[in-house]
Amino acid sequence: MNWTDERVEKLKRLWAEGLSASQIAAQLGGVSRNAVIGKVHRLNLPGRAKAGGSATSTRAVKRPAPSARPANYPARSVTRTVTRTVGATALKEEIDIAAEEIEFVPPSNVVVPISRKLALTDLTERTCKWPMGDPLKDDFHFCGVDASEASPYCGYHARLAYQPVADRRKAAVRV
DNA sequence: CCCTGATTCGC
DNA sequence: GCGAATCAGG
Repeated sequence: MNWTDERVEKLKRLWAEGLSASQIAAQLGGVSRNAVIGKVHRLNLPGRAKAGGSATSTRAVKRPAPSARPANYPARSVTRTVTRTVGATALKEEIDIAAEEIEFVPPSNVVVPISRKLALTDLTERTCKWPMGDPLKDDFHFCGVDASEASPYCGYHARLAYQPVADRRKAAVRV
């Protein structure tokens, strides 16, 4: 696999976001974590402050903005540090995701029309960041439906999030 | 033993 | 330029 401009840009973005080299390699595909690190060096990108990082990749979920945060935003999900075992090998990661999508049975998604099931690392500026499921469980994911540039959520979740409590009383807000 | 990034060096 | 091998560390 060669380093196209797109792949290089993605590498830069993910590295800037603080993803580990192995995670970036998994997302790019076709490259090892060594290749990623090597490329980072050649690009003269700023390395990590200290080598070795933390064994378990613990990353806090980024909230939109304090002012834009909806009153009923599932605080439990976003406040807690999500400690997934995704630090694993690229292969492991793929298997994990595959099994997840095959076996996943919507427990309470009856109200939610559609949702891609994205892992934290798959979120971009344009994907709905509505958390679904228990952050401590393996099936935790994000809605991931394409969101407008203005909102951190897709149309459906934006309504749930920003609607006054009285108005959304009817909707079963079970995430 | 799992992981992390850093460096080297043959290709 | 590339990245596997290796190193150094948590």
